[in-house]
Amino acid sequence: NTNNVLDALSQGGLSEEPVQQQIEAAESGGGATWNIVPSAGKKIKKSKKKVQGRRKSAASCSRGTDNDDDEVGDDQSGQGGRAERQREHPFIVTEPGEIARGKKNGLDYLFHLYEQCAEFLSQVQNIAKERGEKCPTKVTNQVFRHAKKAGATYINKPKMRHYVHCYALHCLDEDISNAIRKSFKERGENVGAWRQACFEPLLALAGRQGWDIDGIFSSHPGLSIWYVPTVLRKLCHAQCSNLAVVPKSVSSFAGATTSHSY
Amino acid sequence: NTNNVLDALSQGGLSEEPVQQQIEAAESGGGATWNIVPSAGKKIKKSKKKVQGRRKSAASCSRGTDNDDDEVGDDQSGQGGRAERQREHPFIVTEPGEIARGKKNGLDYLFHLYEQCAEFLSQVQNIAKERGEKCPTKVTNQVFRHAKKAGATYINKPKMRHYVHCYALHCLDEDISNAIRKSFKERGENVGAWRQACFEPLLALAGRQGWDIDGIFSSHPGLSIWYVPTVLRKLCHAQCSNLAVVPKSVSSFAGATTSHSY
DNA sequence: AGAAGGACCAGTGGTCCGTA
DNA sequence: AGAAGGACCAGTGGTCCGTA
Repeated sequence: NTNNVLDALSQGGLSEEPVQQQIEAAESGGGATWNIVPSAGKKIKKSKKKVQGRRKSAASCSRGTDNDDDEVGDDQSGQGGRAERQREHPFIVTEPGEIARGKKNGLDYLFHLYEQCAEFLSQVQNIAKERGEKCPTKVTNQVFRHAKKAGATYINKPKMRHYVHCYALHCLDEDISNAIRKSFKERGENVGAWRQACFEPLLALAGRQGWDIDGIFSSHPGLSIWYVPTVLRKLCHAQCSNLAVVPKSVSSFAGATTSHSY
Repeated sequence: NTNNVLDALSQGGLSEEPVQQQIEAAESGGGATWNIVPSAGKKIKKSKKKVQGRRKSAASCSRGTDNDDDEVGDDQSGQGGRAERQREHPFIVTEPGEIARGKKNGLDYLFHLYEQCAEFLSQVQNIAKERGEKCPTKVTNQVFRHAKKAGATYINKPKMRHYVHCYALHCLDEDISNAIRKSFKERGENVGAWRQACFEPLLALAGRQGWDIDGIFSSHPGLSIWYVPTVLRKLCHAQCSNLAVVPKSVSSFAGATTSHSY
């Protein structure tokens, strides 16, 4: 029950941060412990956004065990008026199994976040089914909100979307993914460079499947819950059309979309 | 090519309204002709809403035949400054095969609109695939927009959503659907009463399938492209839970959600 | 400089309610 | 009164850019 509860809070203190049961549920059950927690807080948030309002009418129709579920948490707003949660430590390129040292997080931890999100989605789906509400099939805003309420404040949409294609490569060809991690670690590359490098083997893989990136995502159970990133979709389409049209945000690839290395 | 192009424009004039090729494509190919067109125009619209802007970047990546597709139409705004399209004639309860007379539309026509939407969705999907964009699986706002641009100005979201469950019953058990139409026509009931009556047999049907209304919709090809109406979902859940919680908008059913007639 | 994520924005699902 | 649908609204997908 309490084994790796502290995954999210191991190095770096902030132990007064309430640890939610929901995080335990979202933990996959492995044994690893990563260093995750950011530098000590010093900022005081002000807005506190009490929006979210408008409880759905007729919410009383479910009975028994499920009547709160979405209401967990509500804490992380200035408990003692002091420690406000800070940014996560930045990622560094680590090899499989390697724990990042210092104020850094490793890539095993990054991929672990995707699995936590899957578990949070599963919780949201269960709640929705109990209540007879529309049931999401993807990691939506609602899931991110649920994760946050459940205390997993280190999970957020921009981060997860940013690295989806890296996780995709990890799912679809772990050997290649691992090889790239090792090579980029050796070369001392930063996370951004590693992230960019994950596109190429994914594209090669997609090419072997008729460039059907949606099909590739939806066929893999761990991947099917993630939206296909726009950039990846565009790269696949550009490759398929053999046109060197590359969106601005991957312009470091520009001119190399046809057959050369990139 | 030109056989039932005028389905949408048969009785009621307004022949100066441009008939779009896209409508032809969206016609299912049957032979029936309904009376659809509203009373002659007299209102002048003012806003004209030229929004929609922001063409997606890198739109040039598709080649050949598809480069406009979303741009069709653009006409129906005060062509000669005169006839502005008016409301559709209201629906009346008709038996299968019966043509509504006077300034009315019949239920075969209503169901035909659902099939036109399916065809418009299919067109939107083809365009999206050609362009390598995200491909909708349901009748979304984008599809309604496409339908409107293609000249099918009589299709709109509130109307289609309003009668989805009636179409569902028509798809899932045409015999029962037809029987209700005949009976309600005989009794001289209005469309609202007929619409309400469509819930009950649908619920009975859902009960036989474990109240899995999402599963029922997604298993039927013509139905899977429609969102399950919120009211129907709530009714199924209430029945499943044997609780008499009925949303306000179907309160004419109130007190009858457990076992009695309704 | 490289990176994390709050917060914004255009377009969505949903449907109310002013209209005819 | 009964009904059609413009138009609004809360919450979405997507990601920029002020922040650290």
